[in-house]
Amino acid sequence: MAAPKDPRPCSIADALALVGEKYSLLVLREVCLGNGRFDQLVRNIGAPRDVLAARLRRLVDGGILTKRVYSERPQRFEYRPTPAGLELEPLLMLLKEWGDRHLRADDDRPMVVEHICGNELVPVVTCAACGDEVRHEDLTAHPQAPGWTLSGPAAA
Amino acid sequence: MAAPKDPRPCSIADALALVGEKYSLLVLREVCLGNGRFDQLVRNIGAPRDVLAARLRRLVDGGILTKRVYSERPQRFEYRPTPAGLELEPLLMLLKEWGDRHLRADDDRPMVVEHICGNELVPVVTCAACGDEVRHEDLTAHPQAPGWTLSGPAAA
DNA sequence: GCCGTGAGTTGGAAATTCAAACCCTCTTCT
DNA sequence: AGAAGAGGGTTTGAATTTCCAACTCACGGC
Repeated sequence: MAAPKDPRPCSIADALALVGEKYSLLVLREVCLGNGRFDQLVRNIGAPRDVLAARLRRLVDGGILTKRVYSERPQRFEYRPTPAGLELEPLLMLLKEWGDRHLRADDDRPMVVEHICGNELVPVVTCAACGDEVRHEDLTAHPQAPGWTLSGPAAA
Repeated sequence: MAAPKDPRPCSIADALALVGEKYSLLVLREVCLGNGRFDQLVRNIGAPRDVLAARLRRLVDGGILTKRVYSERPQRFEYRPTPAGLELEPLLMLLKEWGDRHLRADDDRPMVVEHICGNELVPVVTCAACGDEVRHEDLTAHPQAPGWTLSGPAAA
């Protein structure tokens, strides 16, 4: 199909199509914290029950969450992150840290996360190859597929 | 008001309220690539023009983007990331890498990003204090505000 | 029996999204 | 001069989604 006027092929867009809908990442937050039951999710996230049900279905068959029975008779379920889901947790930590820094007063942090090293977690994105912190100026994008147009070294 | 049945106070939720709407992070992707003009954004993202206009307004007054004039007569504008916006770019890189890994075939990568160190960028989230990669098992959450309930060391 | 809990589903009103068309201000082509 | 873009949106109306409250179904406890 890929007709003219097709948006770019892009893994960021693909990832967002799966986890970028309203509430999806909050579901993941809760599930990573161990709060994987339907009513907990409703309460903690504040999402309408029907929307939440739809998100859970989507996340389960997107391979982010699994639904497991924690009680037969009465049958009760719990959602848990898959390995792929857990791999998104650092991204949540980053979002949290960004939010703490830009959207809140210094003394108003609803949650603090501790790293196993004993310090408060301050997540930083680094380059796996050289270990340096990743910063915008140090990146160069190389499109590999059609559909991409970069504004070359344009105006400063 | 914080009545009963209020969702948690949370920086992740706050951050998502600002950049978590549909298309917002794609706008940031484009703007970080230097494609900051309205029509470029429409084409590259594939968003309806009115929705895009709304997102741009929101991102501008959320302090993520600035709108600047790149030509008087005819008056033309361009959107660019603010420092706060640029700080979200590593997060986009992470999303991209996650998407490449989980949502695509190995040989189908629409874009590759090169780090200044000369290698392909593989972003990793590390702890600023100890430098180790951040993994779920190494984290402990400490709620600081009311509204939080953690399922203690619950069922394995 | 009657109430409560967990995990959803249903129904209808309200808010958003989508797509295409339209508008305005220039600039360029002929 | 007149016609035809380009760029940056706004308008309009229909198609989707969201929201919210109420309802269901299956137990378990009192």
